[in-house]
Amino acid sequence: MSERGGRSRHRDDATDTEAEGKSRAERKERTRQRLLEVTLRLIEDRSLASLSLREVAREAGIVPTAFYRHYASMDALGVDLVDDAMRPLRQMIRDARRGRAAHSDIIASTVAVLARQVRDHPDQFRFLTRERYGGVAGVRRAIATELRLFTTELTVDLARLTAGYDWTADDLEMAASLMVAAMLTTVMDLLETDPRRPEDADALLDKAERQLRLIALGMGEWRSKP
Amino acid sequence: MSERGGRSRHRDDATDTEAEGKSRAERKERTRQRLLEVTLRLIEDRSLASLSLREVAREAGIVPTAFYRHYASMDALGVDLVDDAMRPLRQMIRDARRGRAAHSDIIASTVAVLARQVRDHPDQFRFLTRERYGGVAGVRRAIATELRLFTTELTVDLARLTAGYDWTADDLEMAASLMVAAMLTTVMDLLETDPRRPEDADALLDKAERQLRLIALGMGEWRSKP
DNA sequence: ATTTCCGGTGATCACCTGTACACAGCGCTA
DNA sequence: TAGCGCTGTGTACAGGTGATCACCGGAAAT
Repeated sequence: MSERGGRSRHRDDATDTEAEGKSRAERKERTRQRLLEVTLRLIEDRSLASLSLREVAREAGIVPTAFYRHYASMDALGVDLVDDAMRPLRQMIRDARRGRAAHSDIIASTVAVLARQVRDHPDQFRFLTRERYGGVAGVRRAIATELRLFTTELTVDLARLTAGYDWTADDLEMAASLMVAAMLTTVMDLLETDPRRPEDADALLDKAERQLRLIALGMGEWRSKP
Repeated sequence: MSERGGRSRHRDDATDTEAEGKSRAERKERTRQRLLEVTLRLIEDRSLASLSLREVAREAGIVPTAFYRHYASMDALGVDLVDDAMRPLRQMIRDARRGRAAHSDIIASTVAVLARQVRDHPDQFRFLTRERYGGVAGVRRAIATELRLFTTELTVDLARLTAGYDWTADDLEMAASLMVAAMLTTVMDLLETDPRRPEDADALLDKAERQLRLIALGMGEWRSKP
């Protein structure tokens, strides 16, 4: 282990090739991003709770004390991490549904979008699923809130699709959350597949699609009792 | 905080009223149980990873070194905890289904059994759901294995119920795992309800029942494509 | 041009961690 | 009855932890 930054003021990274960051605000934002990124990388196979402030600071190339210039604690960083991960995802899924609302197969396209997102940012999803129930209270609450937003959006979509079949709001929410549960389980299972065996992931995605279709089929027969 | 067992050889508990445990094997088993029980209590609102060997030993009334007489590490204890929690549960659910196989409402009785089990042993379920994805690799694998057993049993049940409708084995598994996913989500949500508001729990259970019925409804319309 | 601000430094605090070691005392077995 | 085995003890060590401190130096504000 070489001493990192023992004497030099800044990290000498490959990224420091030219632009060292001009304004102070930019610099700060840069290290903040570095903290988030490093944290995400470090918890690839551990929980956030088992990660120490010092470890994150060390890996980000700053001294432990400097961490406090950005977050009051690791928990605060965790909360920040939650919406950094959720915001782009929600946007994506929303686009996938809106963009093809008229299109034939909403189910297939939604599953596809989610699959790509999981494949491209596995560490973010790992973080979310891992801390969803296992994390500290603050992080857990942040994730729960985001997921509720998610379910709500889906409920609205379903309301549009079932217009005229007098579904109860409660039943709509029931169906929506079943779908979300199925997708979340798929995500968690996806993350545990061996990346060298893409056929496993494909099988999971196929299963997810069939599950959503099964639910849709059930919805066709469902009658809300008021 | 009073010093626990500073001088006395054994803990002076209410349980030590008479039977102090006779054989040596019994004694050992007793402290082992105490370790498990204490661990379960301590992780009520933290992850297993954030729990230290010393803390568990301290709370169990033994010195840190003595811990090693029972487990090589906290992880090993975690794995032990998994099947201590799963074994009785699996038995219960199996009974609930077998016992009433002919009975009208399998769904209602299964949900009821699960609800009671969760209410009676919340800490075990908290442990399972929390470590299912958040825990160490060993514990995670142990839980995954147990859940797969669970899904397999349900698949067999479904096969019996759908006999004559030529369901693919794959589709049966798909439906079974959707049901399991729904139930697991319910369990996790149940654990986060405020115990002082039992109506919230009731609402969740009602939702779970409707979700299972929705799936059953879908299964009635489903046709496997071979 | 001077002062203020602020992200980062390095030393230090008291504490907690896992594990190693030698040893004690009881129960089981030879 | 003698003695080995095994659970539990007490002490110790080397290292990691979160938090606080006074301080530095360059960018920003005046």
